[in-house]
Amino acid sequence: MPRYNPKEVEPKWHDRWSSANAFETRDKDPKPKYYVLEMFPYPSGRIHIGHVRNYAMGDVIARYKRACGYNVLHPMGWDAFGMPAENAAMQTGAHPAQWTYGNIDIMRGQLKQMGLAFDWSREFATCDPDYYVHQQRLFLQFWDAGLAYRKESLVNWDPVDQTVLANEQVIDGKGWRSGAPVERRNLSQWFLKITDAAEDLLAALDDGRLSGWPDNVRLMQKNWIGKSKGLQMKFRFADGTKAPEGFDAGVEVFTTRPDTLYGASFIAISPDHPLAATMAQSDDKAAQFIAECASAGTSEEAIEKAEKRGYKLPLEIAHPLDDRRLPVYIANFVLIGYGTGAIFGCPAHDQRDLDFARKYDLPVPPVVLPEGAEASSFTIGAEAYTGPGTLFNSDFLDGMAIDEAIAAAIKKIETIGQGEGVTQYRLRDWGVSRQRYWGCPIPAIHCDACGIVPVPEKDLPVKLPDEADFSVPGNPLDRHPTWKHVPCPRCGNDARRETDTFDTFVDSSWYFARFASQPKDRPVDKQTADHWLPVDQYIGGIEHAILHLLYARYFSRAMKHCGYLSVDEPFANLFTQGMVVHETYLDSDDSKPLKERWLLPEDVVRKGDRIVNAQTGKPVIVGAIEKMSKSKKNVVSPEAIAETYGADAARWFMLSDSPPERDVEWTDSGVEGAWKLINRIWDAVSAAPGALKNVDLAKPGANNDDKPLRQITHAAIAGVTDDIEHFRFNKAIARIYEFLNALKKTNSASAAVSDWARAEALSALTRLIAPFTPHLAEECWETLGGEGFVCDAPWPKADPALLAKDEVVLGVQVNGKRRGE
RNA sequence: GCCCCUCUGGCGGAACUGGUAGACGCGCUGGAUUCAAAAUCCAGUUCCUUCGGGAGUGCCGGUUCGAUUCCGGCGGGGGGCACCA
Repeated sequence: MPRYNPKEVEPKWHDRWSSANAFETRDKDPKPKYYVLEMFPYPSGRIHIGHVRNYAMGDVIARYKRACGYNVLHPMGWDAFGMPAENAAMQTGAHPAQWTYGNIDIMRGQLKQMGLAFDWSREFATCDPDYYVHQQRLFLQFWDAGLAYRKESLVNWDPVDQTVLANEQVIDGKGWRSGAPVERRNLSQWFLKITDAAEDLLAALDDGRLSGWPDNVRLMQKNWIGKSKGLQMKFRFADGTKAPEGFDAGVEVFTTRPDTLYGASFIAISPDHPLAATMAQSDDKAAQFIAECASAGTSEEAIEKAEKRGYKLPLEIAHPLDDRRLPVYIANFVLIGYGTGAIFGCPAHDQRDLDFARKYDLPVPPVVLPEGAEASSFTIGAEAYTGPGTLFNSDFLDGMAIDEAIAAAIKKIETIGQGEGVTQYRLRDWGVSRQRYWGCPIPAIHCDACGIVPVPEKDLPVKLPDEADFSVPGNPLDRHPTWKHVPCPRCGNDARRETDTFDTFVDSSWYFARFASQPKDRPVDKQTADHWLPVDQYIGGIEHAILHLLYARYFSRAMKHCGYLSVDEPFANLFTQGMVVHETYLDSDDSKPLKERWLLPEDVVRKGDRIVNAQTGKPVIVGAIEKMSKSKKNVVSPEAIAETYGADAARWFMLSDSPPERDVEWTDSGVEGAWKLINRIWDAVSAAPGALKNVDLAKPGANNDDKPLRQITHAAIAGVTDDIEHFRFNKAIARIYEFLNALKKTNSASAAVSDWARAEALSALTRLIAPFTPHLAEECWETLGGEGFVCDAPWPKADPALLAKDEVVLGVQVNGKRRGE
């Protein structure tokens, strides 16, 4: 029997699918819609095995839903703006566009080789002017609607990539791409008002709108948005203290523990607080202290080790509820980015405040008494008391529990007109300006006379200049000789273009809508976009739990606000798949620097128990099993796999064994197992050519001896269906193995099985494997004599009558122990 | 520090709402085929065992007729947030 030959079979079906436009989706179709989307790739050069896993999952869903009678939209495109293209330009001189589109061509070919059922007619790259012109339109609309604004503020500056980063893009105080410690700079930047949507973004996490999302992603977003309720109040300067200019009203403070107001012993403001700057103008020591704080690291360790430090200002604040006078400090542990950038210190019940108070010898009056403690003897030692208890030493709050006291304190402060109960969010507005060339230009013009003027609609798109100088760091748009010089659209005088481009996360915040509908003259056709949205199944990596997934949620709301869409939640169901990991190999020759010692999997060979360098024969150190990365060389190329075993084997293995949400370790024996299965299926099918032609499965044709095989067949159908529906691809695959094993046994053991039942089994098997190994399935379908493409064949249906088991084996338990069989 | 997830053979992992622990795959062992190997096929494979059985799902305890599953505590691994007032 000839072995299955994917090298011939796979291209054959690619051609046939392509010439039949098998996967092109029409908007108007009487069937119910189903939109399945995988996070589109950045065209970095080549497809890696993680992409294969991601797209194989989406493809299973797409092909399965199609077989179930849905009109499936399954598009693909390119998240094509970004730093790597510019870095390549700096290193090799190739223009970012050339580099990017070249990569896209390669990767498109690789994806096609995988046999993924994409509707390629909707493909676009976010760097296409045809795409980003609409992004500029959207931005102008947002601006008009007050959702976008420009302001000077303290931002995260990445000194390596020479650009600003959003808060979400700073990980452990380092740039998410460059890994460089982020500096803080005061710059004028564009922002999108994501904070306006904070409450709704938060509410939707719990009110059922995102019931199709994993709990952990919802939780991460909830923590990121970080809602807390508290009291925002003014602390006025005490008699005898002259309020600095502009601060007549005092210092505004936010607290979640207004119950501890009587425990206040000092006021502390952030080094970045405006009052600190004002005081520093006439106080060199204050200025010096602020400068020291600014230069301190923001890394995890730096913060952990940083000692609480303060600088005492010559100011005094009056306690609002009693006659105490509180000192005012600039303190290094107070953040400008949260609340009001100023706090009242309550050392008895906050560890940081306590550390600070001990250092500067400030009073530590306790106001919350733990249950069982004596008011007369309760004191605070080295640890603040943050637990439950009853208020004391607190006038009208005495005797209340904490919650009760919080409410009472807020009410009191509101009554005396010095503050109000407020809700605070950790979430900051989304800074979208990037000082880079390879991004979507922000359509604004700076005019000395008119201020910041939007680019008129008729002048869109603002296209990137083709020529740019990448030989030195910095923003090539800003130093371009002519590009930024334009007349002001309002007064006609000389003006300057905005030279910042959008954060690339803006590009990926609405691409799913553009896939659904791409009219020439506007971002989307509302009716068509509404038809397709929300995405029914979105699949991607957990690393986007906060970044992309939060931005896209906001963008949908903004687009809805401006009348482009009707949905606020773009992704009805989300699945976050695990990574593909692989062993790392380190050459034992330690004379070379570490980063040159990593070896590719293909450069090592197993010799018995040992692993050695294939070239030198020297032993190799087997390192940790990690996410595949170029730097550690623990990568395998999907092309090489497809070359050896075919795309189907790669797809099958990526989905077998490990649950899809978990990491999967790439092993050569795993792919070989997949290859073995493909041949076993092919053997079973090719032994029965024309099996579907000889019988009519639409009419009953089974005899009494067929029942065992039919029960196995229908159990497989029911099981695989249920497993796919629940994203349990590993189990679906296990069931297909069981089915095949049972089928083979039947073939050899019982000649009594009718052709009809055998055809039924083979037909079901072929259709069940079709979402996983589509080329093999088509080849089988053709061999069996099935009609048309198997990708157009309906999903098999399990007959409930055949699912009931005739016999049940009962375990006998005596006193909870199993006895007998 | 706070929050979340996770822990099952040599390995990846099954076990729906508590009811025969280890499906399926990998690996390994034995056999068939072969001049030989690869490939393929068949059988076995949680551990211990005096072959009667016994033990077993990170550890300790609890609830239950019965716990991988539920509860409490401890430990290992992973993740998110983090001087957030």
